[in-house]
Amino acid sequence: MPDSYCYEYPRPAVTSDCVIMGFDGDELNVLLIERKHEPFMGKWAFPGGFLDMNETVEECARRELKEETGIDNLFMEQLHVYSSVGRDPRGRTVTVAFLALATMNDIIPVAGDDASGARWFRINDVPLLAFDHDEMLKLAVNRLRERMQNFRAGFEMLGKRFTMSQLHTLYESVLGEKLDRRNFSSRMMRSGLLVKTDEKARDVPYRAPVFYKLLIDFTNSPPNPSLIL
Amino acid sequence: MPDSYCYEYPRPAVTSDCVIMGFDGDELNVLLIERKHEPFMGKWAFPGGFLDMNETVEECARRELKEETGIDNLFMEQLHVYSSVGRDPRGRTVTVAFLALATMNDIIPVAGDDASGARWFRINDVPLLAFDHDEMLKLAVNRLRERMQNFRAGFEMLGKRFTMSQLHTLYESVLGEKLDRRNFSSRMMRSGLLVKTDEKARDVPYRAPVFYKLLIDFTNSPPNPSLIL
DNA sequence: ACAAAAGTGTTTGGAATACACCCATGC
DNA sequence: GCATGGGTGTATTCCAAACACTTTTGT
Repeated sequence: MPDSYCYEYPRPAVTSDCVIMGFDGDELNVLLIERKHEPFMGKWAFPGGFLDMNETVEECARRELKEETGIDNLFMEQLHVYSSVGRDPRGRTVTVAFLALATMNDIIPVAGDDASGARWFRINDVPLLAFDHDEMLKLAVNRLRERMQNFRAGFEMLGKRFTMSQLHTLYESVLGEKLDRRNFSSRMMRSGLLVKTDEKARDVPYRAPVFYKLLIDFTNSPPNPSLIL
Repeated sequence: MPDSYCYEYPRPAVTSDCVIMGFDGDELNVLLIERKHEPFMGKWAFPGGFLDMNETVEECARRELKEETGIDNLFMEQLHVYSSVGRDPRGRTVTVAFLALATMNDIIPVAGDDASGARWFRINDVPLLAFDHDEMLKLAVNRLRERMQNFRAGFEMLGKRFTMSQLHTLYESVLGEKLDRRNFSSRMMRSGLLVKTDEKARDVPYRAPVFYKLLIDFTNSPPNPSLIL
């Protein structure tokens, strides 16, 4: 037989999957790929793949992410481990799901070898997904909300520079509630994570908003998980 | 060769490890086992073991927990996945670490087959641990503190009934700061998670404190991780 | 001048903090 | 009756929520 890696006890396959979230200025979006092969051929799913023997699950997630989006530096954190016995029809698979935040404009979804398509979906337009990815998506959105409830997350979905109202719209959209514009702004500034730049938007048909930027850059997630904000 | 489970691609071994925390009325404690075999023979480590093919990582953690403590219902949540390439000298191993909270008195540490000892350590007396378990411990304590900062966790380390000052001592000990007794009490009650029982402590050489209990029981963790408080 | 969104400040209510006195029990 | 810890209430501070007017820019 062609199988060549043998062990005394059976072992599950290990994969890393990425829930990549973005914001189109209006709604939360998520990057999905269309599966080219069975199982779940034709279904949409989160990008992900098998762990190589010389990489951590984080490195695996980043590698897959790079392959599917062309980008290699994104905010990323462990979301949850999925290990139900029957979750992959091909056999026992343990999946470490990651939550990644991306600037949609920076990303050109590319369909890798295993995919017949790759694109952003508005969160409300996401079809039934392959495997247990529906559950993953729910958890990812919940986790993102949790993080954003402290007003200390989500910036990664905007560009390096952003206006206060872009940030405001993002928060209202993700948290699903109206937030007073003035209180939002002062609270954000009080957090100390943002600074005003001296640049303003141009060619807007009204008063030009100033750009803000993050004081610290989280595009590379903290190496030590205990350092997550 | 004796190896009998063969795969087309190499696979890491998968384990679940448990950081079991308890409270002795004075200090945070953690349950460790002493390794009977190499690697790290004689070193202390968290209980854990290899994933069976018919169980989830949660079930695996609960199984190990049962074997090492005799208990089978504890609050438990996923802590972090450790997957550094060289973290286990025996070969590539991916470990899902869990955080579990236990009532110390309910638990009799038992040294399983692989262990030459099992006992509680005060958090400040923990020796250098095997593998990357030192890092795991740090993260576990941080996570516990995070949870307790909302005054919505840690009850599982006391019994089914507990007095307000037991809870108070627990919080001061874990958070490492003085908390005003009166403010603590009213805040706890405001949380709505506790109720006074009509029972009082007996045989105390001073005014008998009343017992409180959790309104909801979290000894079995929520099946859906999104339901964690 | 007006439309459209940006920018900013003050008032107010509620929660957290600081703080002090009375109560029950065993000795 | 006193020592020990348990139980509770109030004044104050501070943060967050509610809220409205002025500014800039393009047409």
